Amino acid sequence: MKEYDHKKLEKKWQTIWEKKRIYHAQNNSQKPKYYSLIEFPYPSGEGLHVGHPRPYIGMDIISRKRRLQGFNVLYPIGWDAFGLPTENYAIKTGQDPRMVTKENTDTFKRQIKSLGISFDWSREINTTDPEYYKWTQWIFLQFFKKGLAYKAKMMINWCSKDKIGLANEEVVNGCCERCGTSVEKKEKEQWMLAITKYADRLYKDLDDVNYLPQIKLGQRNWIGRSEGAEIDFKIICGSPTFTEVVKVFTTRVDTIFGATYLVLAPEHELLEKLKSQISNWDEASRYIVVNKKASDLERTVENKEKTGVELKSIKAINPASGEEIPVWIAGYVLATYGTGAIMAVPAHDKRDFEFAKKYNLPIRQVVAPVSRSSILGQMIHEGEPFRNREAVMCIVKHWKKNEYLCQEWKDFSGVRTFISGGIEPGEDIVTTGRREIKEESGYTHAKFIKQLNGFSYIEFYHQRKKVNMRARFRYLYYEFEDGEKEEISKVENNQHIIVWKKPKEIVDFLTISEKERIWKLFNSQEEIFTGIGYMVNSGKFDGMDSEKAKKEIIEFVKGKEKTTFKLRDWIFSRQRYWGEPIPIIHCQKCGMVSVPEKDLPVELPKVKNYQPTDSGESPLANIAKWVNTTCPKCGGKAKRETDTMPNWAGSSWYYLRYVDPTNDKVFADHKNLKYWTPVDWYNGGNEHTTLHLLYSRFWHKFLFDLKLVPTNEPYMKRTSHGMILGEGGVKMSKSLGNVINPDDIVKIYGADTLRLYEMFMGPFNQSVAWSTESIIGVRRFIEKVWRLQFKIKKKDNKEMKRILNKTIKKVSEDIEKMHFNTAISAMMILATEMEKAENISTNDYQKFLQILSPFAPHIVEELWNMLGEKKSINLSNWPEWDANLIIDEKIKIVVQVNGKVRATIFINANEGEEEIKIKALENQSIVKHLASGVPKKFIYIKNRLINIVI
RNA sequence: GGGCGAGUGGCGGAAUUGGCAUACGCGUUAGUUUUAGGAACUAAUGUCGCAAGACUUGGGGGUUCGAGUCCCCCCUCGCCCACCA
Repeated sequence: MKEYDHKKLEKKWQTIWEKKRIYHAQNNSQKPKYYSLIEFPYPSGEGLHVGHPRPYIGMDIISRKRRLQGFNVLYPIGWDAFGLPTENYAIKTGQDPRMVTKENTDTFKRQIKSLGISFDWSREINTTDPEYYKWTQWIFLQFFKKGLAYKAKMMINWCSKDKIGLANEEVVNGCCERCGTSVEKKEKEQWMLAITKYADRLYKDLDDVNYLPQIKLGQRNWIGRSEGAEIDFKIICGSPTFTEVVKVFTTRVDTIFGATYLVLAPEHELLEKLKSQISNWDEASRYIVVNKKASDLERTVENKEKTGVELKSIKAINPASGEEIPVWIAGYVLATYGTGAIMAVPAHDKRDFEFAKKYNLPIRQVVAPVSRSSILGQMIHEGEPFRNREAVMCIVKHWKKNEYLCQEWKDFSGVRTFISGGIEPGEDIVTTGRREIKEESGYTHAKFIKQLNGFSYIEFYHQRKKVNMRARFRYLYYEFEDGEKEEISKVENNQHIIVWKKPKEIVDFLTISEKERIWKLFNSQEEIFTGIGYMVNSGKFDGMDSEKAKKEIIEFVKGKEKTTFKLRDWIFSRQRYWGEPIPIIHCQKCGMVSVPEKDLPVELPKVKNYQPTDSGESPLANIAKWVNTTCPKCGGKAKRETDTMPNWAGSSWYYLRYVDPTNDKVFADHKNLKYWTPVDWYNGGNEHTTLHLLYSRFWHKFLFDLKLVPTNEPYMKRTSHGMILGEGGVKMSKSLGNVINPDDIVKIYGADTLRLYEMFMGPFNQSVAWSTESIIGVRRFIEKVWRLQFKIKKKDNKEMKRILNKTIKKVSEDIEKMHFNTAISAMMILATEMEKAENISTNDYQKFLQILSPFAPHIVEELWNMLGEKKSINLSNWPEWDANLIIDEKIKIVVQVNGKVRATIFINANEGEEEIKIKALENQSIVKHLASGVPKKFIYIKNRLINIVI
């Protein structure tokens, strides 16, 4: 009996696979193509830890399955090797980053190769290779030529420790993402990429790709598209000739009648022009200075109170109501979003509400909430018209006790309200309330105290009148003076009963959906309503649906529809050494000139010292020999750009280079691009699903517009994997000393065991804690599979065929959903069954090996070979399952009595419901449980259960 | 503060989407084997109970013949965003 020796066997097959080029993708194949992609790693100095291979193994399983399914598969890998950690290491040790990178990639490569992942290593790329970054530079120049790469002076986020400008997305809670130092503001010229030009397409084209929903959502939130309107507010002041206008962006034009003041961002450019008209300019300018100094961190501190200054002696005109409203400046309005100015609607916006409360500015409700069908328990009849009704709802206090009058309806059971009723023509609301109170409760001496602030609408179907009603309610407060009472009419008496409730009980008791808001209003805890509803206090728009009224209101105030984005242009320069030099030459005469294509790549020169300069320029600025050059246009003296590109650059297009990695004429041959792109399935980490994905979609769309790539989107499908955490669920890190090196696991248990374990430990898309203790389980499974070879006999085993086919189906489907853990569990069950069985047929065993092969390729190849197969199992096929063989002959049916399982019976596939019923009733255990009652109802769910209700 | 997601044995986790809760694996216990230890194999293993049986998916309510799964409220944890009008 041959022992399972993972060390010998894994090495042997890895060598053979490499020699036979089994995983090489063919550019000119008649087979359908499949392009599977993982995020190429950053080769850090720490080497691989067990978390790295998880996504590689996952996509390896997909890729191997596709090969067996007859696809020509491209599954490549490379190195995203530019970046800060290597540079910092170089600074510290005085080593050349090129050498550091070489050492690190060598280690990573050896480690990854030991896992038997079916990468096509002949297409390996490296972003730091001049032959690669030549094309990164070339693409940059295309952006430059189209005006999408430009230089702009701007306040940047500056990290004083790393001496580097940071993109907004690299600032986490006001601190540098890498080192945690608090971020400062610094003015600097920066290269920018105009990603905002593509914002709308980046947003809308998400409809056409198959990304996980949360990934799409992340992209959408980051782009932050919102549809609204731009509206002009006139500014008036003492001087009659003065005509200035403030543009305001809002998504809620429908609330414009409630705009009771206007706010400008402290940086708003109009302030310069208004300066002379503002009587308290001193105070205002002081506020502006203080606000400018405050870092982003200070401006966003939690619970920070909003501050602002009113600009005295000027006013704005609300274009809807014609009212004069005050103008303020306040830090809570951002200069960089929308127009840098807002119309404040404190009744319907939380921030405005807080501000208005603090500075005592008027609050006016203009949208009333609507609740449907809650009052009389009847669903409204869709599509039928509404009858409008004005109504009151009365909160009435007891004459002695601290209790309030409520009623419970008899004819619509379970409906509980305050006293309410419709206003008769000509009647004033106070009279209506008093009349309703008397009619419904009999009490006569109700004294009107006040009307609550606000309206709400209730829509319901009126059963007696057989019509949809829309009632607009006002809330009135009364107190009884005494308990004097009249007889109530029979009709009323039949409809409801009167109940007194204590304040604490009210909200629980009532069934109307606006109850909480009403009760808060009554207790004068003002509530703001930010939803949509029906308009009130809005002139001719009163009663309209606020969502539907938007268009008309924009017209009415002569505004225009406008879409804005949160997305900002991408700050593209870094003042560092270890990145792609930006291929631009600055000439005194000609300005900024592209490096001619023939001179690409602009290679990084060797330097003695990698330290950034104190002025914030990149270390490249110190190398006069490299910096000083001649202008390609006029031949005069010129200087090279010394900024380099960010990490994101090389990874924005790398998947295109795999298609044709050695081409020195173009970044990739168009024929190859046409065959291979788009990427069919891209899996990567959650941390890259917004930025990297967005940036690379942007580059791809740009290249598509230049007709350089054949598709509009780079990736058809995107999924993400969860992290592998250290034992105990904490992050694996060198400092915690809990890093597991895959080398050790491969040595002790073998690559197949490691692969299986990483896929078995938990759901692929969730983080899981590593547990070395648990690995033994999958190792036992593999050894079981090894032992099975000694049970092979010629004889067929019918029952085995059924289980096998079920497993093939399960594994096939689970792989597509990345449910690798349950696929493995199904194969474990199959292996146990096979071991229990008297014999296994060669054919069944081979099919098992085929479905196991993507998970544990080495052992399976060995067993396949031992069965006498001459060709690799990789060149065989993915087995189909036979649907007929999966059907059970005897079906187990659960018999329940009142929902509790009392017995199980077996039926044949062809038995009907009646026969099953009889069988169930004959069962001894069931007979016993039926003794206490008579069967009232039978519920039969096909092939599953029967429930007898007694 | 907002958005998204999660909460199931001692542990990692299953549950064809409303139909036998706890598959599979680890661990634990017993047995076989072994000089011993380990490994391997076999069996048992949610809780209470001698048992029949009862109870059990963070807590509370609801819908249903039937709820881990659907609805409402609350608690806890994780991730992302954070004054975006």
